[in-house]
Amino acid sequence: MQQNIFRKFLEDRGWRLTKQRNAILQKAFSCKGHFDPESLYMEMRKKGMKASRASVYRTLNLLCECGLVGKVSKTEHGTIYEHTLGSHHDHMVCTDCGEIIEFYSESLEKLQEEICREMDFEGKSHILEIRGHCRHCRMKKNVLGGESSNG
Amino acid sequence: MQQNIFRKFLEDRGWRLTKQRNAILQKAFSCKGHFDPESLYMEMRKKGMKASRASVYRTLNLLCECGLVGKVSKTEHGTIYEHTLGSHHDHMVCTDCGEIIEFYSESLEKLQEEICREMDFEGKSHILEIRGHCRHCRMKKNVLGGESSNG
DNA sequence: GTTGCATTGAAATTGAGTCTCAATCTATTT
DNA sequence: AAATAGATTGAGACTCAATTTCAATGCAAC
Ligand SMILES: [Mn+2]
Ligand SMILES: [Mn+2]
Ligand SMILES: [Zn+2]
Ligand SMILES: [Zn+2]
Repeated sequence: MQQNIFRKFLEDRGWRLTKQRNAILQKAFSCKGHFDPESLYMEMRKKGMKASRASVYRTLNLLCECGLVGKVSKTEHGTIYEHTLGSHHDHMVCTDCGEIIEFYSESLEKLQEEICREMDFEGKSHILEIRGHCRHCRMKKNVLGGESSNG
Repeated sequence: MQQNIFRKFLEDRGWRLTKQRNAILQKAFSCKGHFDPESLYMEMRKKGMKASRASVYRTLNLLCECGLVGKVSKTEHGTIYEHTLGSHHDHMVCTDCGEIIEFYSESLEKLQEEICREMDFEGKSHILEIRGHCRHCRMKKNVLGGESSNG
């Protein structure tokens, strides 16, 4: 349970799992996929869970440090997070519509481990973001562009 | 030659390769490895190459669009760039000392292409950042920590 | 209940990056 | 050569995510 992990992490530093920290933790883990600090904050206000913007940022940083939450990517509009209990995965980002597609490849993970061994680097985690165009946007472009039947 | 590529890119849009744009291009390509806009700007001032901060940012964006320059990663202190003539590669980042180690794996590239095919995603580029500890920092830690022979 | 930290939130601050806009440059047309 | 039109520039204003400040509060230990 993420609550105990977080509590342990805090207690190891002589800190406490406060009402606000717990609320932020719960909210973060209630998000289905990805989230950003600002909307987390706004949704918490709406539901009456009180925590300041500062506490949201502070707590998300703590959650990152203890590994319960990870940064997906930094966009022009801020950092995207996700909780990391459950399976690791990587991301494809459509540069047309912004859609984020998750994927996981065992071979890719294995290959990276092998590369780290070869390079004598102790890999702890990684962020892989493949940028390009999703099927949806490609089809839309074809319709608008009126593609011809030969290459 | 990067100058001609950039000129062509600009002319296709009815734009010009100005003194400032050229200076920024030259400066970017004179950097051995990675660089950030602010230090590029400061170094240009020191060497008497005049270009405003705004122009540096504007031009770096153009260079990204035409593919001569790429974003390596977004840190807390801004975006890191590198020029991309020469070979593509990925990065290992030591979270202890910040060292950035470059590597390239043909199998890794091929595997990603395959994954994109499977997912019906048109991959255009990717950013892979493996985070962990470099050999140097691991050795330093062992000396300081005085590791014992039993777990 | 007093001491000592940890914690909080409102507000101020920071800082990367963008935008504005008047002045300037440059190619093209008269 | 002068006029025109659009691109370009730079100083500084602006945006906005994120951090920091600091006085007030909470909480555990003594
Ligand atoms: Mn995800
Ligand atoms: Mn590099
Ligand atoms: Zn798309
Ligand atoms: Zn290191």
